[in-house]
Amino acid sequence: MAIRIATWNINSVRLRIETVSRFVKISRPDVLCFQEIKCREAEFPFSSLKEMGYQHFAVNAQKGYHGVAIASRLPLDDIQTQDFCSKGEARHVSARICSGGANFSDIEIHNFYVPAGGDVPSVEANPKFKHKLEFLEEMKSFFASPAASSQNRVLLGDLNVAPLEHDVWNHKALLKVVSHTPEEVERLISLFESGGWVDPIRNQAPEPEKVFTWWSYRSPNWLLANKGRRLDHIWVSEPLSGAVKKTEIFKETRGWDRPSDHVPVIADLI
DNA sequence: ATGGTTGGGGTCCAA
Repeated sequence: MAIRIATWNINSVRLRIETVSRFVKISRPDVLCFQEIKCREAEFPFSSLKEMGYQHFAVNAQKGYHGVAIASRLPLDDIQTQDFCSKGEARHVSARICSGGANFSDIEIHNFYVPAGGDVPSVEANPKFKHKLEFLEEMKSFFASPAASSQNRVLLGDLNVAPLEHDVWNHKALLKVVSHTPEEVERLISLFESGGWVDPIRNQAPEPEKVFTWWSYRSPNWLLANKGRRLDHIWVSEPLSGAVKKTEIFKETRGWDRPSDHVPVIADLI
């Protein structure tokens, strides 16, 4: 049985629930992971998502800001949240997907919304940047246990870092722009390598191909100017690397009415 | 170097 997993920073799930429905009709992911739901759990659109075929949920919500959720056609269990950096912010939720797949048993999925980090790339001048770096370091520790890389795991979400040269529209111009600074990139790559993760998006579209998942609202003419960044990621653990058959950046949602500034990233596992 | 846009909650903060 194949399983399609998608991640999407939706930038208010209530405002864009019809946009979600439109995407689901086209792409029909089995597991749909959101970041920036921006609502309390009581306000989360469970019933709309149930109508779209999602009966199972793992939600870590807070009022107004951040917030992550997993909506799934397959049963979820062992739902957990971790308060990275102990700030009481809803930036992580994990669950085990009972997949019934042929090439893998259950999958542990970790959905992250990494802090954006503010505007100034200095830990002294900008506490948000410090928070972001510490958050990435805690993520590394979290996945550092010896058995971690032997599990069927997926780490996905808005990681708010574009690690590679061609993950941004202009590498040199963005070296001092938060999301692509050497300090962030170093920490994200350290997390990636120490956890034994695999990046199927980049395996399918190696450098120097440009791959973006986000286009700023502030940049007019997003499609022609194409000043994007790859901030959203789907990583899998080594045992799952052979199970990823295809990935996709679902770019077209960025051109829809009142879009999120992020687009869905999809991985198909068999 | 600057300003550009969006969303939530409430007349400003985060992205």
